[in-house]
Amino acid sequence: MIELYNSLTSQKETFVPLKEGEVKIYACGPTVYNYFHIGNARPFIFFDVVRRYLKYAGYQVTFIQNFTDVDDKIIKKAAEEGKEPAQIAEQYIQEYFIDADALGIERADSYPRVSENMDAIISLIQTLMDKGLAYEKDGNVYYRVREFDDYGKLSKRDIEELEAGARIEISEEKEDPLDFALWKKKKDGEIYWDSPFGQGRPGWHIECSAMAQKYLGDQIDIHGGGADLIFPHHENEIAQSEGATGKQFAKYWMHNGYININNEKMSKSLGNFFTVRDIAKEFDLEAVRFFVLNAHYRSPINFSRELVESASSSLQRIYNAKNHLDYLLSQGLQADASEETSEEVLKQLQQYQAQFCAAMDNDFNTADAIAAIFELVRFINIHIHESSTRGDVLGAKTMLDELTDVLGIACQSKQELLDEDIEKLIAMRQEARKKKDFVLADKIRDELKEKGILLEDTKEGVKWKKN
RNA sequence: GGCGGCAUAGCCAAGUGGUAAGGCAAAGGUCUGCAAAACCUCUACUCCCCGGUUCAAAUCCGGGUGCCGCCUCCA
Repeated sequence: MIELYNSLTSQKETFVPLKEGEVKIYACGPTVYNYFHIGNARPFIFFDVVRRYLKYAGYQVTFIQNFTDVDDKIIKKAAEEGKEPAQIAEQYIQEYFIDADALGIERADSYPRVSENMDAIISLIQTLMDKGLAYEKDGNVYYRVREFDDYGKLSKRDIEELEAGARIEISEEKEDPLDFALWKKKKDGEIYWDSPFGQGRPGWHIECSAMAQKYLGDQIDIHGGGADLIFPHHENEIAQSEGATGKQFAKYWMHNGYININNEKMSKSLGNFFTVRDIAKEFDLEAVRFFVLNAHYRSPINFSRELVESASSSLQRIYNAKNHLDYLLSQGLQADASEETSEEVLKQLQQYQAQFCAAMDNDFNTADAIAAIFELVRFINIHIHESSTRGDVLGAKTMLDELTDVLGIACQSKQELLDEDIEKLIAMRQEARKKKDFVLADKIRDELKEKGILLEDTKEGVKWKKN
């Protein structure tokens, strides 16, 4: 039984999908005008894990993430670089995949783009106008916020206080300062689309309502994104979608916390951000993934290079255990060993699996789930060795792979075939060691270390790993 | 001003009523030619402070202090 914290109700709830056995997830994706930063990466990583775990739990999951490819910032960037907005968008969509792949994020079932779904967007705006929830003024279309009774239910905001606080854009056209744009009239020289309300382009919020509906239907199970989207973006999505259909839009809303720099939110406007692309120059991005998952998704976390290094060391511990198991399997264990995992080992392995699942069931507590993996690692280090049966080693390997796969960590195969030269060097060093020529032996070891090959002399033989 | 969050060892971080997970780092030990890895031991009589409820609180309640976020484009 999975429990998750629903931002809509501000409490943990038992997860019950709209349709048994199936889960529909919509996650807000990036506006593609630049490389994405570590803060942006958090929801991508986290919702990837949500999806993986729900699959692991047996659900059939449909996961949709949009690309916002029509936007002020893209238009601005295009103008700066003398390119078409579509070129900019296409470029950064490709860059997105480079970073996302390196972070171990599985591909979504679909990546709808604003530019390719204009019909659905226009049609939804039309529906809202027909229902009296939207109005057109001089080529612009606005949402009539006061006509939607539930406005503010997600962000817990009172409509009157919103107006009082008011750093809201003043516009002569709007009937009410709270109203927000669904369609923006074309400006000179900017890209535009034809519509019944004139030439222009959609406002920011309408795309998610339209695309979620088109790709997943009127109602979805989980809608996710960063906490800074709660207001106004997600609040407005609810107004649009529920205003149009009269049905509850998303059953569960999940929002991740921020990534901070020195306890301050990392954001493009503050300029205190690290792009994932830059971090990739210094670290394997898998360490960033581990770093993100090492804390509960709703807690704010501070980012620093030191913390990624620490994550990298933690990850190495898991790899060491995996490499050890691979080594045992490559060495040919006891001749009479069966392929079956013994009952006592299986029982232990399943206990760690249960611990892992209990953690994940509890609002996707990845930090606790990682602890379960480390406890499994300790068990393996103690109880699985050269005198274990092949069945036990295989069983341990399968379980460790299974759990790490759910989180998408320690999944890279680092054991690649050695060059013949390197094999020769290792053999030479063994010879030297036999002759107790440790000077030569250590020299060879140092040489290999410089090439990124770390040697370990164990009772079981010489093992190596890539640094 | 309104709404919300956070404060646990040197660092990161779980735990939300039953007597402090896990990881990183450091120290000692076992093993090793030496390393590495691994294992063992050691690192919070205590969870920001002060009250209260309770047989029992890091966990609940009240009050402080500090930090942060949203209310505006933002993951």
